[in-house]
Amino acid sequence: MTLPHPAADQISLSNVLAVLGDPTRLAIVRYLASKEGVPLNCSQFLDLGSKTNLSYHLAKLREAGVTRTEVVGTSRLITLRRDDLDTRFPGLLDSVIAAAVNDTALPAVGASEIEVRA
Amino acid sequence: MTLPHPAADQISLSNVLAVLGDPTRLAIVRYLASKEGVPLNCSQFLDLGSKTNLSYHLAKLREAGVTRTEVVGTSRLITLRRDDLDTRFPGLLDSVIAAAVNDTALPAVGASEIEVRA
DNA sequence: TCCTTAGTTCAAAAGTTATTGAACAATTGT
DNA sequence: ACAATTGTTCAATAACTTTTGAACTAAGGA
Repeated sequence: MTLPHPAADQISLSNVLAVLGDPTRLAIVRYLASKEGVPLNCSQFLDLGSKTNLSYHLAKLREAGVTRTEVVGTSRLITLRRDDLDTRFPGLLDSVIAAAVNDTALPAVGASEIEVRA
Repeated sequence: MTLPHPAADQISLSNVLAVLGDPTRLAIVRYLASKEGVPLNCSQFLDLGSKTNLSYHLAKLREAGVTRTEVVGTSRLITLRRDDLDTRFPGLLDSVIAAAVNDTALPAVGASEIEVRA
């Protein structure tokens, strides 16, 4: 099962920039990048907002072509749409992520996490 | 004479992305990049909107740290703030400009221009 | 079957951004 | 001094975006 995603050539630069220009969404993208390869579900981002609000922001990211959302059971697995973004806007995602990593003003996922030990 | 500009370390990533996420402003930046080195005044952008509206968009670009505005007589000379952007967000401006150059959906400066001959 | 978990949808409210026109200010040329 | 040129400011409006809570759907486990 799949949700509506724009075709790669329908991804709009100004829309991608506008969508990334929101601190909550930029924080989501930064976290997705830090876990690249691992598909994350929506509840991983609850530090960044309410369930409803995240649903809204994650839909914006998907509709802009920044993320891919796969429906698996009751979960939505979210990944960065790196392949298409890199093809369409070479270097953009990498430079945004690199800058976001150094951005202390951005809300953090896992900020409220208790130290986990082995 | 100088207008208020943010210090380099005050330039915010999400703010820069949000400001570039508007088609009018992205078109301004693309045109500035195409004429890099040549300071342009506001009236060069009149294809993109009314005088008042451009004043608004150009102020947003300046306040976000994307452009530098120098007051010279009755003109404002506008340049890309490439040095600071490149330092703060390496590769970002270049990838945005490269993508913007290939963006046919973006409004064009000089679209209404009559062929100029030598 | 019933309960829980995961996430969506909807409508309202709040907040923000973009666009407009009229009035203004400052500089430059005559 | 006057007019033209360049651009700003202000207030109003229009148009979006974000956030919220309550109600909902769909899958999975007991």
